[in-house]
Amino acid sequence: MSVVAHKDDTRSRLIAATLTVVRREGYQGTTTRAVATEAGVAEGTIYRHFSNKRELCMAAVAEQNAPVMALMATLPSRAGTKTVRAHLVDALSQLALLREDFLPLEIGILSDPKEAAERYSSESLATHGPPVAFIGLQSYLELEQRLGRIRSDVKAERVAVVLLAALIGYGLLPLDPFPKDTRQEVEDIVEVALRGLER
Amino acid sequence: MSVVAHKDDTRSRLIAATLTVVRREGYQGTTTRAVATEAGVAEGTIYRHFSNKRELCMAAVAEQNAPVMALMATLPSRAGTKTVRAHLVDALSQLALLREDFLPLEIGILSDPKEAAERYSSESLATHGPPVAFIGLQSYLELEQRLGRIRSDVKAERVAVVLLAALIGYGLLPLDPFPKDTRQEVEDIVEVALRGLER
Amino acid sequence: MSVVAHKDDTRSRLIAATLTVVRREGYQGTTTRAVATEAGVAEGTIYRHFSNKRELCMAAVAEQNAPVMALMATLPSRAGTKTVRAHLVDALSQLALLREDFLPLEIGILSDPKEAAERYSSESLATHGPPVAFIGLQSYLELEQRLGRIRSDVKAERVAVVLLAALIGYGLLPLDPFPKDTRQEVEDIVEVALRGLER
Amino acid sequence: MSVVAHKDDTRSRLIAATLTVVRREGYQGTTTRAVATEAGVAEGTIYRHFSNKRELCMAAVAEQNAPVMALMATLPSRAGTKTVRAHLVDALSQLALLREDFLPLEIGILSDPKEAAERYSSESLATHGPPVAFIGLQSYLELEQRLGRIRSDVKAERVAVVLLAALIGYGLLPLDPFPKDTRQEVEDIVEVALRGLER
DNA sequence: GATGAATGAGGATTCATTCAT
DNA sequence: GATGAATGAATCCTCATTCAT
Repeated sequence: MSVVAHKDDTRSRLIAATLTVVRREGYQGTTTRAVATEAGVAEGTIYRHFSNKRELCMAAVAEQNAPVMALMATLPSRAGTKTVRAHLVDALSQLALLREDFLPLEIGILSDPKEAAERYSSESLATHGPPVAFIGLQSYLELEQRLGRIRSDVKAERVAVVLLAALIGYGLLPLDPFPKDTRQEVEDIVEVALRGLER
Repeated sequence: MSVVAHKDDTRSRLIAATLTVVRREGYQGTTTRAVATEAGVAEGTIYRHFSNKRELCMAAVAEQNAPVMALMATLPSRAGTKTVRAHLVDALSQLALLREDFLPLEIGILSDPKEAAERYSSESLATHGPPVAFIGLQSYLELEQRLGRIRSDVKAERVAVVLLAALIGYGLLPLDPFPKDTRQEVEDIVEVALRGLER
Repeated sequence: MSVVAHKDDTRSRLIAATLTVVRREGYQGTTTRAVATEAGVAEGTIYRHFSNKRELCMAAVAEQNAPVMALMATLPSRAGTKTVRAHLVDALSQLALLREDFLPLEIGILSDPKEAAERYSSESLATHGPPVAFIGLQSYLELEQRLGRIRSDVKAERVAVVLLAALIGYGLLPLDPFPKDTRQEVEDIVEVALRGLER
Repeated sequence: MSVVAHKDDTRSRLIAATLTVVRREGYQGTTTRAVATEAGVAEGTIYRHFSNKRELCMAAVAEQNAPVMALMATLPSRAGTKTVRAHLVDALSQLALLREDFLPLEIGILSDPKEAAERYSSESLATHGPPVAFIGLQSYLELEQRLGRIRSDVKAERVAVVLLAALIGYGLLPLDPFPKDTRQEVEDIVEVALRGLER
């Protein structure tokens, strides 16, 4: 029976608490006090593990992103199997789930233009969501192009950006007349991207 | 010639100042003090023209949106002329310009879940950006479908959402490796949406 | 048909508006804006008639007090008629009615110790409520003492103060278990003051 | 010996500072800044101990009231001893001392009609000044009535209210010609209440 | 006299961060 | 490592008062 919790226990609890509070209150509505209360620790304890609120939130995002990003990284390896449509729907669906946690935080950070400028610096390319997803998607599409399963006269890079942009943009369009159904949303994006509008 | 500005003058200066400050500092970073200073008026003056900071910012967005929204409303009337591609590139380019002012505010507001829930209530559907743009785009696409200039086996509504989502999502992807070039960005979106990936 | 209202019309309306707003919002809750709105004039107009908010309120109190004070001034002339009890009940009832308008304002002014110190300066003794009421009451009691209708071995001055204090103090005791009934309240005060507790 | 005070110490200092400032400036004139300065702490510190200015002031009053209220609660147990006059003079004298701290706050709170309505809700009956004093006084008078030391043909409840009202009302009658002498004031009230005016 | 836009000092309250224990 | 009281700058907003028209 250990009296003292594992070293990372407090840190984990803080990250979990951060995600809970951000989901509930939004990034701006998230106070260090609320996070500490939710985690069941003192406010000062946060600063034992993170240098400031920003770092705490960044860590929370990274934590949340990790598993899906790992999945995105393996996407290229599945090129040539099943159908392109199936893979895209699958990948975007995963990312859409992530978006719910990711977007409020990302938005909170990006709403400060100075932060936005520093965001996605090259060093963090490997850990943060969109860049990793972007690279996985781009590589996958390039491979499918080489396999001749999709058109080659468009740059995979461009397509990957458009797909991700559409997915993220959806999260900012909480319009009444629009479907809240994530499945529908992803299928719409893939349908448009695959088939195009031209006859 | 008076030293003190006319009422409408002060209001206009406040709106202009708001846009300047929001662009520079983001919504959360925008303080009433900064807006007042930028406008060259006393802080209290803001509250003679707007009931609070939120209303001030809403008004600033609406002001900025108005001309482009008016343009979007006439888009359907241009169905059948020129090319679909030209019209889409044109419309999205206009909206992309708007996005610079619109997004920081939208983001600031949406980062509060309570605000987000109230956003785009039916009464404001007619005045706020995305909904108006959406309706214009949807109507335009439907008309082009009837004219047989684009495929009819996809719902125009879905396509319109995807286009707007992609445009807005781009604004949230200020990734270093990605093009900041708005023209390129819009062309990418239109290219993907028109041609599709399938061979 | 006069296009321009009487000179005092605005002033009267301001005083009436002040009483209305003070009754509704309390003294601290009374803003010059609310008074101006209630009176149907511009805010700046207040300062054409009163040098500041304090003077406006003072004038409102005086206005309200006037008729009852006039009545109190004639109280001594009624000594010897009817019963002492009847006169006291009558006088205190009138003052109790006044209290509802008088107390919120008086309280608002007295809640600033510096104001309280200046209040009831000798020069205003003739116009303000309590002093006038006090003198009327004291004179009345002295006359009744001379007429032998009440005990003479207590100073009329002291009794007058006690009666007024009890009346005013009641207004500050909005306790649930206590009677809100003004008639009951006045009768209680008079009963205690007339009969005393001793057997 | 630490530079930083203990928790209870800070709280006590805040309450003491509040009483000082309220006495000097009145309730409305009391600013959180002034209290913090007087207490020698930062303004934000107030909010670690009290949820808002109102609660701070309520706590200050309660603190101040406590000892006298405890005394009032034991008044009934002294029925039958000494003289009724002595007990009443004693009790009212104590309450008069309290009034200096109690009245400015009570006044400040009551001058907002909404606050006034909520004041003395049943839950606070046991802790706030007037109600506790009232019950003590009423019980005492009832016991003395049963002991036959004062008249029984008046309701003790009514007499208690009149006594308290007179005491509180006195505090609102800072008239120049009236005695500031608390002893005199209390004796006047008791004299009138005990002996009555009737011959 | 009347207007009402403008003023600007000041208010209560919040909250990320520090640091002595 | 953990605590949590203390900090104090900063925020949005109020409102009595002024003054050019």
